[in-house]
Amino acid sequence: MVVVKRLPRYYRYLGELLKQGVKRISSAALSEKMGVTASQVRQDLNCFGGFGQQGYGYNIENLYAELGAILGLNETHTLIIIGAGNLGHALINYTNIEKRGYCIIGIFDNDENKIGTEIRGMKVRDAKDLESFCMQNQVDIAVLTLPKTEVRDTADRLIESGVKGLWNFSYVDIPVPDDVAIENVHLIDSLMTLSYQIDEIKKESNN
Amino acid sequence: MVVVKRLPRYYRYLGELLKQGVKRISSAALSEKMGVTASQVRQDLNCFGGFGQQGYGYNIENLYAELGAILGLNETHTLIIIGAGNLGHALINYTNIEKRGYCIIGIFDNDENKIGTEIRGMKVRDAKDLESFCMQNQVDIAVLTLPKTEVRDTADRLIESGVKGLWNFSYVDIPVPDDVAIENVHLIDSLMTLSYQIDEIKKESNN
DNA sequence: TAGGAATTGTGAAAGTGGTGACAAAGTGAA
DNA sequence: TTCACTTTGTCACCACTTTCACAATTCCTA
Repeated sequence: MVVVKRLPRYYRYLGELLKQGVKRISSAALSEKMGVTASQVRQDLNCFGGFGQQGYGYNIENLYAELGAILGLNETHTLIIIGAGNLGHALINYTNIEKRGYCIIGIFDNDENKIGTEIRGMKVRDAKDLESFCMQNQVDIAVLTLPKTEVRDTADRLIESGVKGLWNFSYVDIPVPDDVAIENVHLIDSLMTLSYQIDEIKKESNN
Repeated sequence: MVVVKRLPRYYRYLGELLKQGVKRISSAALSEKMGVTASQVRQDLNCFGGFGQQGYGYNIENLYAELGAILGLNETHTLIIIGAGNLGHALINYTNIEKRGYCIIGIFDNDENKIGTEIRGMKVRDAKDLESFCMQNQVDIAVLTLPKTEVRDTADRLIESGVKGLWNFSYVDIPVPDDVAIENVHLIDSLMTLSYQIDEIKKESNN
């Protein structure tokens, strides 16, 4: 469903309003802030329940909590990061992840030189121990920031060990069974889309 | 257009086939590899021209080149990175960017301790010099990996200086004029979508 | 308390995207 | 050269998304 992709953005804007002490907002006002139509705001929110009140609008605190619940931010999700390279490092230090209630509980690599070193107080573990770690700890999400040659294999091992979601930063597509969720972050794809857009704009202005 | 978002993926698969020495492929074979319908492959490719040949399929080398051209990979695009934090570091070391013909020509930060240090042989410049740098060099894309408090301001300065595209990794929406392209990489949004999916799957299996 | 103003939820219309089916065209083995 | 086979490009249909329009409801001032 397309709506789901938009929820985090609503959530973010509502969080900001809340911080500013705003108590209520109408679909029209919110839509203007976010650059979408009021109609879309109402319909999107209505997919998950009638959070608004006619003649009044939406109570921000309430709506924020509701969206948080829908996005599963009430329960803590545990993460492990596979691949302690640059990107892995960056994610570990990206504090927003923890602010939203996610909890990084392990970092793995198969490089002898990295195993045992500490990143932000966490020891890098040997990738060989993935399975045993997953048995002993409830792992919800595995973050894949490792070279593409190793991704398929590692993903299989993780799924086998009961991980329920893959956040894939490597540049391959990973086939997963129906009961495992996956989100791909293909940075290069995003960059190519950007350069396509730039060229389009350039062409238009030449006409 | 939705198709554009799919082009990089076609491009990637064709690149792999090319490497394997495959000369031609039918829409049916490609669609099976990629997990989409053959109909979609044909329609997508046909948006940009009739690259196929009836009874034969698509010549991979040719199609690869065509898609590359559409995505603007023939011309080199220059990038500068604003924000030499963890994420900036990770991107600078992410070699795929250069492999696709993008060229990182500058790194900026406003932290005294970072200015002057080297990352992969490149000196970190003072963010104060953004404007003068953009005047002296053709900068196509600015990569924003800096704290959100500074993003709006910096984006304005960059646009003013003639940068044509923003690749935004910070967690704010940036308003841009029509002649400037923008791609947002909101990592947390992606993570939230993932945890939503996980919860959905869990709910289903409980029924 | 009454009534005009505000604002939602919703059903229908318009717009976009995806799929199936097939004529038209080209391939390649005999 | 012929002809059965392959495969594209395309059009019509179906599904999904977005927008529009308005009745129904609630707010809030006087």
